Amino acid sequence: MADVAKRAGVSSQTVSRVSNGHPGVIPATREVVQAAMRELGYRPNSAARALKWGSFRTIGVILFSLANVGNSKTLEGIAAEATARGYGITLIPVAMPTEAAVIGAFGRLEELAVDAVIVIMEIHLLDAATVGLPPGAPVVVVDSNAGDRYPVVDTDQSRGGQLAVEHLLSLGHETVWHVAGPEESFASERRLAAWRETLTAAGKDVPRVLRGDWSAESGYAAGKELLAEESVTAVFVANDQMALGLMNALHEGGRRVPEDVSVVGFDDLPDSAAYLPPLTTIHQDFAEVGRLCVEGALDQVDNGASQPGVTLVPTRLVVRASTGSPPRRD
Amino acid sequence: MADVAKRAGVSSQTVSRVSNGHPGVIPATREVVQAAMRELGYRPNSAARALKWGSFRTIGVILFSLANVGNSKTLEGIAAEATARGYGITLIPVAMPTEAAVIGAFGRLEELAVDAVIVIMEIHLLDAATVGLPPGAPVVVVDSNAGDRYPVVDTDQSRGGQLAVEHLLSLGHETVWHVAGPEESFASERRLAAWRETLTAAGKDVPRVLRGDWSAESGYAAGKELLAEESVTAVFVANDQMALGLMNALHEGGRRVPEDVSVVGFDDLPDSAAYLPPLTTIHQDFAEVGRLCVEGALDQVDNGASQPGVTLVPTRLVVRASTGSPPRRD
DNA sequence: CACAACGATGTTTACGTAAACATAGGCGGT
DNA sequence: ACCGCCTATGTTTACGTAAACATCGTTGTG
Repeated sequence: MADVAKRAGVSSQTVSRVSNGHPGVIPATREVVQAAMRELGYRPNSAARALKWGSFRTIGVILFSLANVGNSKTLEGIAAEATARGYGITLIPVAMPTEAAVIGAFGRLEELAVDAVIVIMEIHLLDAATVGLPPGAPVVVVDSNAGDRYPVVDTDQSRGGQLAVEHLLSLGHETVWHVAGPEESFASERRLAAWRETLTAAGKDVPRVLRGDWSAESGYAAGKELLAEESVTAVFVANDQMALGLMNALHEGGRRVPEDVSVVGFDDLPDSAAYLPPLTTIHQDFAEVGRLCVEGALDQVDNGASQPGVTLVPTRLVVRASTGSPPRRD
Repeated sequence: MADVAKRAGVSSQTVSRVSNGHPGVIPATREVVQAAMRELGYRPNSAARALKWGSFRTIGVILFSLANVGNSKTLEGIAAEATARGYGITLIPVAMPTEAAVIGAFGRLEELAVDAVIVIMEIHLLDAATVGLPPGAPVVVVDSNAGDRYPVVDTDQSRGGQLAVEHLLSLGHETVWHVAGPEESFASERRLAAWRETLTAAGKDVPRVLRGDWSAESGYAAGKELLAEESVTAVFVANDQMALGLMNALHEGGRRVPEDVSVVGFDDLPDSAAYLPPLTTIHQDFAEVGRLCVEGALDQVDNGASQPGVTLVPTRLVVRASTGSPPRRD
């Protein structure tokens, strides 16, 4: 900056004013300075700026994995909204979902250049690790049970599960089976609970729960298992990928979808419309989740106070070809 | 820091030494300082550190989209390697693949706190925008044609395409059809070129090219189109998702996979093993691509010089159940 | 025992920027 | 014409840290 000032024959303060677009600089001077900046290839040093401002205009995002579509899309939503607001995104990946790794990430975070933190914590671990969170730092959590301590943004898993089950019941199915995700997953547990409650509220039997790990392969295994159950006419699968595997297993076993068995998924992956048959599923708006995270985080940055509570993003049922009325009993 | 120094009864320099783990501090003093740091909740200010060091220990990543698995996994690989090396990741999303948006991202980059840049540019635009790249800044590009100006890391698309076609030819197929990705995609064009060259080298006919947009839906459309071609016995599809849609279309049209038509995909998505039938595909190692990007970028940071050139990550053929010998002609 | 050498700690300074304050012209109003 | 205010610009200072240098006490050695 000093070089620019010398070159333009002004003080460094004037350069600063020009570079920040502050008023009070005569156009002629401004142009001289800008010319000097161009010639010298001057770029403001953001470290120094951050030091002055006490702010980095950056949000840190802690997450376990980008392997699943939900996390990726949420991150994309966060990035888009943050960029629109002039904030940057710093990624803090946590390789292993162990408590030590999480605490390490929080620790690293404390010395990182971020004004707020968004934690995408899809599995049960946050509780053990929150001790490491810098108290008072703006934090927003996605998809967890920490709503009593931090602002939480999440898809409305319960309502989604309810929609799925009610859709199947309204088609006339006696009951609905469920292939759940892993027990460590908050989302999985909420979808499971919603399934059970909806069935119970409707006075239907609650079949035993099958478990998968979100992968299509585990859905295939669950499908194979279901083939042994003669009475199954409807299945609510906790995500689309497992639904894909399950439908393939049913097909191999000679059970037609939806004529013999109706299937509802969860997520509304882009591909699910191209499954065979196209999958009826619960749509969730990951981008909106990301957007709300940034909104909540920056709210805290501006207003200081952190307000615990849960913000739910609505889900909706997308009816395609994998659901229909149950087969008539002969 | 001054508060900690006062509290511990030492100078701020000693605090600095403790906080950086420098030698030359007697254990007793160290403990007093550490206690004071804990009590006051002291955290080093990374802006000031960056200002001192002239480095942020951060890598910027420019990308268009996280919607596709490849970008997400590459980013995950980048994040993992960067973290392992003590670097952070700053995300610079570019919403629209227009030249203006790209130039804007590069511009924003110049004032961002990064030591190096990795550009994940899967489509034809970089060429128009490179003017905006800060000259001399360490840059690594993924998946583009900029190998003459920047270090490029990419999956070995050509070899992958070759493997796919050779596998099908070795099974006895007369020729191999191809469903390509969008024309703007570098990866798509390379796979297409490899397909054509391999067929030509083997002295086979080169059928007309079908196009998709990577989505399963577009693969389904391509599949419907292929149903009109009686002679098709083998298809190399430019990615797994399109292969999924294509297989479903074939199935609907009464063409069995692999008995009537063999299908090879590209990517080896986690789900592809659970497709019906499990998909033969080309595996690519996104994590390794990400790792090499970081390696290349930090090499430049350390050694200064940028060495243009292309680093290719090997692909391998994963044979599953979607390929077999062509049907016998009667 | 004296002196050198070294280890532990303190003091000064600089990193690049921008807010706060200072200065110096010019312009309008009476 | 003079005063005061406002505008354009310059000067000082502080942000938090760590390198470089300075100081002081201690220990080992001839």
